[in-house]
Amino acid sequence: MSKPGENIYKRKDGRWEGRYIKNRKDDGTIQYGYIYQRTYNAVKEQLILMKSLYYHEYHSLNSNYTGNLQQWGIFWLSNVKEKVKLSTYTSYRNKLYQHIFPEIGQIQLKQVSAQHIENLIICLEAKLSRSSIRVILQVLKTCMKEAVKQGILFDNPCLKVSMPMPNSKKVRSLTIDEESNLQKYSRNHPKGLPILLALQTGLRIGEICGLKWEDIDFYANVLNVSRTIQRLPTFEPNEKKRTKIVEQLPKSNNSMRIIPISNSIRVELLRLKELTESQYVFGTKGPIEPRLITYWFKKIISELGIYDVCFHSLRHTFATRCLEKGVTIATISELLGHHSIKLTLDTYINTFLSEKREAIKLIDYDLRN
DNA sequence: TCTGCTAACATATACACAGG
DNA sequence: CCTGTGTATATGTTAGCAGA
Repeated sequence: MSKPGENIYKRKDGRWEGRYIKNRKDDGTIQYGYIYQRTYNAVKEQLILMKSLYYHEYHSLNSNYTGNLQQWGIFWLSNVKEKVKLSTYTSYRNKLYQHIFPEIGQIQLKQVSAQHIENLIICLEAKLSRSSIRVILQVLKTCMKEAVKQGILFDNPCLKVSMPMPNSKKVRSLTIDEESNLQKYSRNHPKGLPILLALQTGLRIGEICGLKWEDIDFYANVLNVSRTIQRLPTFEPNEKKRTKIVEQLPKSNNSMRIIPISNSIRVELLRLKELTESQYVFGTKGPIEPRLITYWFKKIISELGIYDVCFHSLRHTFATRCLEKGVTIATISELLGHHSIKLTLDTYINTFLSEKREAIKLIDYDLRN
């Protein structure tokens, strides 16, 4: 009955509660007004009334904004830049300039309607996957939410539009055979060490690139994950284009972690250390680019005849092997640097279980025949 | 007041094409 | 063989709702 964004809720006592924005404090936070009725529809009706009642008062604050969506979006971006990581900012910027501004950027901010957004979705569906469209809409939603907070808009039209459901496909793990082939091959390949490292530690590609010798403790045989490398487009629109290698803290605070290394990896690392002068484990002057690791990975993979895997699959493979060997989920989660085991379970373990289920089905079939 | 769950928010990796 | 650019999509964390 009640939909998200409506601010109508069923209460424990059986009544329906509706909220409307009565006022805003100086810092922009909302002060709600409340109404109660016996039925959902009664609340909905009265809510429209209350909203229109308070509309003028609080709109007079900022109703003089006359910019279009694009102008607002650019302003919002410049604010958001301070608050998020560079990779996030560039991703937001790309979505706005690439998909949102060309379609609806010229519409007056205050005129943007749910219908406009629905049209945008239809337009995007022709070229993008649903999960990408979701991300784009999310950015738009957040952007317009800020306009609401600042009192320019009364409500956020994005909330009236239902998001397309995601259709993401899962990354698969390597099978045991594939993995052992890859291990053997990588051991004898000059560019194979990052692959071995990923298989044995579950590190992300950016974390491998960021490794410095000072992060490895050869006495305790542990490795300290404390930075990541990415290449990001750092230019602003209309500026001269330039991408840059960016060194940052890992994906999240939880990603800062200490991981034990096996003896075979230790030996390989020590051997490499003798040969290089760089402070980075991989890469000659600065850190190696993630893409270069991918490049070699793809090459090796195709020589071995392994298909539909990407470098990140090694992380999945690591998790799967740990699970098969009886490592607890909590430990796996910690090694991967996850904040909670939920993600570990959803992203990495479920695929394993479904593979297992398939295997059992096969066995079952064999027995019956 | 607690808690499990999902959607929203945030940040990473993947992949394609061009060129030195 | 490696680097630049451009863009799509997967992974990871947190906020907040609904149910108890």
